[in-house]
Amino acid sequence: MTNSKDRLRLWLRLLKITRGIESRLRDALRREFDSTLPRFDMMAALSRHPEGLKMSALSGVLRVSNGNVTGIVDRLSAEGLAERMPVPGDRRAMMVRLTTEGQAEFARQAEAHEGWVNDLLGDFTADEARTLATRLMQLAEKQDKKEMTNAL
Amino acid sequence: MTNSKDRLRLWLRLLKITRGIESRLRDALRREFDSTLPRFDMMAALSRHPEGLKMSALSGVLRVSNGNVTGIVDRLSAEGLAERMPVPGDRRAMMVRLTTEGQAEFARQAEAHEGWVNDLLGDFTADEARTLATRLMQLAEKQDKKEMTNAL
DNA sequence: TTCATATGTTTTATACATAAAATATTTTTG
DNA sequence: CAAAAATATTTTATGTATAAAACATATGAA
Repeated sequence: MTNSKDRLRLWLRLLKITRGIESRLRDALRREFDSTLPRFDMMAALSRHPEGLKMSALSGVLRVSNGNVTGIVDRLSAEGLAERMPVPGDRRAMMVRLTTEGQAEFARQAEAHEGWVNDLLGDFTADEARTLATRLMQLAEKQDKKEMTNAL
Repeated sequence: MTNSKDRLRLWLRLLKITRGIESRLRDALRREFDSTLPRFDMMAALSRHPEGLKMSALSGVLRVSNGNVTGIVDRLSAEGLAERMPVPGDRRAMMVRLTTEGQAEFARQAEAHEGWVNDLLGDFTADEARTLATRLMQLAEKQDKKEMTNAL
């Protein structure tokens, strides 16, 4: 009972902190690059897979719905930052990858993004950041394990 | 440089954890109460102000745009959970408050919500939760202070 | 008073976000 | 092989989200 209140308070703080940081990052992306966080996330995922990703794989990596991926890819493509390529041997599927221009644009944005995050989390020492990141990873793993159990 | 990578990693983990928890809470709200997180958040804010809040105050408390508040209040009202009341002496403004039914419904949802959060963060001891919550509050305060400075 | 300005809310346009239905293609199976 | 099932994507309907414009009302100063 008391315990659950402590965890609830922790959750509300986590939410407040991450929403605050997200909102500043969103504003910065918009201001500096006329872009958005979902687009940045997608370009980050694509930049980690230069050969491209299928729409469904992209949906899995980003953990967003298929329909959502369709729209974001549409908009990135309209701006020449990404492109759909047919998949040889499967006419249902589409491979998405960054264009050369998209790669260059993402490199610029990623550098700025790292700087913004460094500023926003500057209150943490590098050591503290590592410790906390490790602790959060443990939590994430426990959650994923629980997920699997529930799925049975 | 190295430091910024550590803070970036911490940020990505924070984001992953909170998005994961948010998504489970959203699923549970939908499944158990056919509702959403924004609606729950708004009802929580209103339940803390039984006398009601003006639309603009609600927008400030929830940190979402005016237009967004309009839509969520519309939907809660359509279901009889909230209602708009005129503000005596200012015909521009509207006071929003939970109906009696809304209060009862929120009480049910809040209890379930606390249990879900307790489960999802069960990996933290109550002690650890308190310590981390305190640390995060410090960070939030530093951020708010920086915000004010930038606003000058 | 009256007009400029400020305040409070809604509307509009656009971008995510989901779930579920629709479409197209492949694979499996009887 | 043909029908059924599975897979990959898009479309549709709905609900957030923002910024900016529109609207209504209040308040201030000349």
